[in-house]
Order: sequence, then C-alpha cells, then structure tokens
Amino acid sequence: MPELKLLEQKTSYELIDDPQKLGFAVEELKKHDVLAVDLEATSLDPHNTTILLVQIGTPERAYVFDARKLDLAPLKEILSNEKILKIAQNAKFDYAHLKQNLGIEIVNIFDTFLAERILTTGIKRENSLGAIAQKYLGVELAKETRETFANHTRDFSKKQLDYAASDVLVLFPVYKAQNEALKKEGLDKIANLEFKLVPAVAEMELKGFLIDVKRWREVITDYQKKAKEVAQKIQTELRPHFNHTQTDLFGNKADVVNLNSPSQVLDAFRKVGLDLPSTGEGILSQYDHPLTKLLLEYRGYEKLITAFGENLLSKINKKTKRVHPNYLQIGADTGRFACSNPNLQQIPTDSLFRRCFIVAPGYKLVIADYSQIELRLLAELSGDPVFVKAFKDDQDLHTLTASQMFGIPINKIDKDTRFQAKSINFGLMYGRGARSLGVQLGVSEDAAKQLLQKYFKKYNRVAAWLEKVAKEAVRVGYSTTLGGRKRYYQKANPGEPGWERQVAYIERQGKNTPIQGTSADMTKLALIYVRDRIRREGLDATPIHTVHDEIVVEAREDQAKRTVKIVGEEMKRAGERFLKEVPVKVDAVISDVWEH
DNA sequence: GGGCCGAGCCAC
DNA sequence: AAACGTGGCTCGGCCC
Repeated sequence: MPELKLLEQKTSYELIDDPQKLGFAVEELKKHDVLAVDLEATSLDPHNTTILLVQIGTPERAYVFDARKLDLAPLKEILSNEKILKIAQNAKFDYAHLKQNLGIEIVNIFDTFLAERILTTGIKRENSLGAIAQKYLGVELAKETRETFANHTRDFSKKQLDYAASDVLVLFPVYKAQNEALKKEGLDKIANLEFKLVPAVAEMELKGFLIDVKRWREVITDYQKKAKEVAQKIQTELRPHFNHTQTDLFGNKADVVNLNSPSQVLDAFRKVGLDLPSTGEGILSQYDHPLTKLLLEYRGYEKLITAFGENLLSKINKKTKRVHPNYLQIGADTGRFACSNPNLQQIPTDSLFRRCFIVAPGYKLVIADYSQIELRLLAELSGDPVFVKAFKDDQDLHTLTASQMFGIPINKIDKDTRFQAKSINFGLMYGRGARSLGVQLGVSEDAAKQLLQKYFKKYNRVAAWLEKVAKEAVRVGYSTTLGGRKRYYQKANPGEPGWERQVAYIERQGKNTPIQGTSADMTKLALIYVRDRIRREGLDATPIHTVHDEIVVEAREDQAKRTVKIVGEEMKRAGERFLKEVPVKVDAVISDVWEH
C-alpha cells in the first residue's frame, strides 16, 4: 500500500505561525461549509496538556496552526460556527482539549470514528483513523509519528507537520464515503444523534465526579477487616486436612490455600469432602455448607476491596481532584455506553462506596432514572394489550403478571409468586430459556417450561414479537432499534460446526438488542435534551455521569430544584419520542451523595 | 516482566 | 459447567 505523500498529491498544507497568516486563514476557512479538524497535544488529559497544533482542512488545503506561538481564540469563529460542519476522528478528544484549554466549543460535528462504529456495529471494532483510511482510501498513515508529540517541547520537524496535515486531509474523502454509506444504510438519523451527543460526553468527562477520599479509605478498612475475619475462619476450617501446616517467623499458622485461586480452592474443598464441579457463584450458592457460605462472603468483600478500593483512588486527577472516566460513546454493540478508567457503571449499588461520590461545596446532585424502561419498551414494541394496559394503569407489572399466570387475585399474590413472574419478565428480554429459569426458581426444567407456557398464553403478543425479532435477526443479519440503530451479526453458515448454537445466540441477541438498544437511544437523546435545556436556561449544572437509564447532574445548590424539574421533564420528553402507547416514568431526586 | 486468557463478579 | 442480554476490572496462571 502506498504511503500518503501529501506534497506529491494535489493536497498541500500551510503552517500558520503569525497573527497575520492567522487572519487570512480564518477568512479563507469561513467560506467553506465543511471543514476537517484535528489537533496534536502533549498529553491525552485535557486538564494537563499543551495544545501544540490545531489543523483545519478544506478538501484542497490543510492549515496547520502553531498553538504555542499563536492565540488561537479567532478559531472560535469557525469551530463554534454551527453553519460549518466539522469532520473529526474521535471528536470528543478535540472538543475536550479545545474547550478546556482555549475555551472553544466545537459545534456541528461529524465524527468519523463514531460513523465507522455505527456502520460496522457487531462486525468490526477497529476504528482507528489508520484502519479507516486503509479501508476507504487504501493508504497507510504514518501513525508512529503521533507518539512524537507526547511531551514535545522543540520545533516541529517536517515529518511531524506532514503527519499533522495528512491526518486532517484524509478526513475529507473518509467523510464523503461514510456519509454516503450512512444514508444508504438508513443510519444517518442515529449518526446525527451520536454526533450531537459528543459535546455532552466530552463535558461529562471534563467535569468528572468528586470522591470523599477520607470516607472511601474508611470503607476499605472496614471491608478489609471483614474479609480477614472470614478468611481466617476458612483457613482454620481447612488446616486440619493439610499435612504440612507451616508457621511463619512469628509462629502464626500459615494459610493453607490461596482463597483467590479457584483451582486451589477446588482442591482444598475436595480434601474436606466437598467435591464441587467448579467454584463459581452459581455452584457455591447451591450448597448449604459453612465453607461455601464463608467463601461467598469472602469473595464479596474481596471483590469490593480489589475492584473498588485503593485502585479507584489512584484514578483521581491530581489537578482536579476528581475522577474523569472514559465514556465509550458506543461501547456496547447495542448502542449503550461503556465506561472505563474507572468504570463508574459498576460501583456496587448498596455498598458504602456509593455514598462516597459527592459534590463540590455549594452544589447538589440531581439523580434521575427511567422507571422500568426496558419492560416498558417490551410492552411498546410488542404492543401486547395486557402489558400496555398495566403500565397505563400504573400497576405493579410483576404482581399483575403473577395474577394473570396463576389466576389469583392481585391482592393475594405472595412474594414468592411475584418473584417467579418477575424472573420471567426480565429473563425473556435476555432470551432466557426454561432450563436456566428453572435453575433460578429452584424448579425442574419441565415446571419452568409450564410456567413459560402459562405466561405466553396471557401475553401472546410478547411471545409473537420475541419470536419475530429473533427470526428476523437471523434472516436479515441485523437488529434495529427505534432510534434507527443497527447491530449487524456475523453470518453463520448452515452445516458449520456449532451452527445451531450460533443461530440460537443470534436469536437471543435479536430479542434483546431492540430493547436494550432503544433504551440507549433514549438515554442518549435525553442527555442531549438535558444539556441543551440547562444551557438555554443558563443554569450552573453539568451532567457528570450516566448509567444506561440514569443521568447524574451536578447542579448549584440554589438551582437544584429547578434542575431536578427540568431533568425530569427533558428525560420524559426524550422517552416520549420512542414510547407512544406506554407512559414514560422518570424518578428524579436531589441528593448530597450518589444514592437514590 | 509483559501479554494474553479464562474465571469470577460488579453494574444495568 | 452452562445457563440469560450488554459491558469492565482483577486475579491467577500460562506463555514467551
């Protein structure tokens, strides 16, 4: 493959390093309605970085602005101009850097990274600019030059400038190809939603979440103490069954097994006569034995300590004193966000850690989530009249389901019966079968099968819809959401080994994806609405976190009441763009800590 | 000593 | 050990 040699092609670039050139460049760029944007900086952290170069390209020419020699404030006229479309690869990065360091907000974005993800969801995950340029243009980008900008202090080499310019010039043909493909696949609507969301995501990351470090450490110590006690109980229980009981220098009896090693635990338990097929939670919880109970307890504490303990504190930004997770805008193939470094979407709900997520002095948290959104979507999408009516009447769906299934009046449904109905309601959205339902409910596969039959008799539209979308996913090779998102499936070939298993897997994904994916569309639209409304009203409030059906906003104390009202309204408004029959319900509260 | 993988487990 | 969808993180254990 040929390397992209700019100067040998029609395209060229110009280094802008004095105010006069800057003025000319801005005037020239203003004439265009589509521009490509990129920047080079010394670090990935917008709070601790120096912007070195800002590149803005037309199809013919790249302007490379030297950010160290120039005040780039005049670029605002271009970058914040909503009439000019800005093409960027992973625009979140450029948005955050420019906003934090130059106070410039990019408006009207086409993100080639997100576009590629939207076009290939389910069949490809490599969306680097190099891979994209290769795919659409058949050229290699000199990506190793990128790293040379880290901690860069000297003048730029020609190679660096070439690289900077080529990165931005390559965006044009990529944009054209992607834009066409998006329209052809009917993906332009969802792409626009994702593009509009970029500023909200970037600002969420910029703002971050404040943590009460002192309290956090107390919580760790607390869990450590508990873990140690349980661990000692287990070691004491096991010790007599080991021949070589050793003592350490202080005469303490040494551990006979590493409780964090599944294989060691399996062996040790075998010695006591506990012969387990594995040490998974599903197995341990089936045995009524002191050791299995203790091990589960130990694992619970250990998980909390290792995954959420000191490690999370190490992610606190030295400058801002807050954690700034990486929000992967289309992290899951269904369209959901994923989150990392740290993953704030998996902080244990009922643990003491949740209460350590706090606000800056003078601020409050507004925490809002959609009530039972996935079940409401199942009702809406299937159009099942019983299901829909339950939500319209604001009934407890699980109790109603139990009543329908067993022919018992609603006020006579006990906890156990409701739990059975609830398990089915949720399980169906995951394509759950009779066997695994039986395991959860502690009944035979046959009994579970009968429960499902009873269920589907009452909710036959649910059954029909699930069957329809499952088969469709296999037949057409993709699933769709109400927001117009597509999730493609790898083709399974009949006759291949494991073909049936693959088909069954796609069928389950086909059942779940429209529900989970539409829920993602909804929350994303809500984030856009919430941000817009906050800005329109000039409130001091920022969405700082989202967990699939939840949005967390940090709002100035005296504006918290207004904020909670508008967050609720805007989430509802976004929800009603998707739910036409079924009512949308949003629970929104004001709090000092991240806890509902 | 770094990379990779599976097991296990947290969230929705 | 799999079972029921979507992820990320940590560990042990293995490789080179």
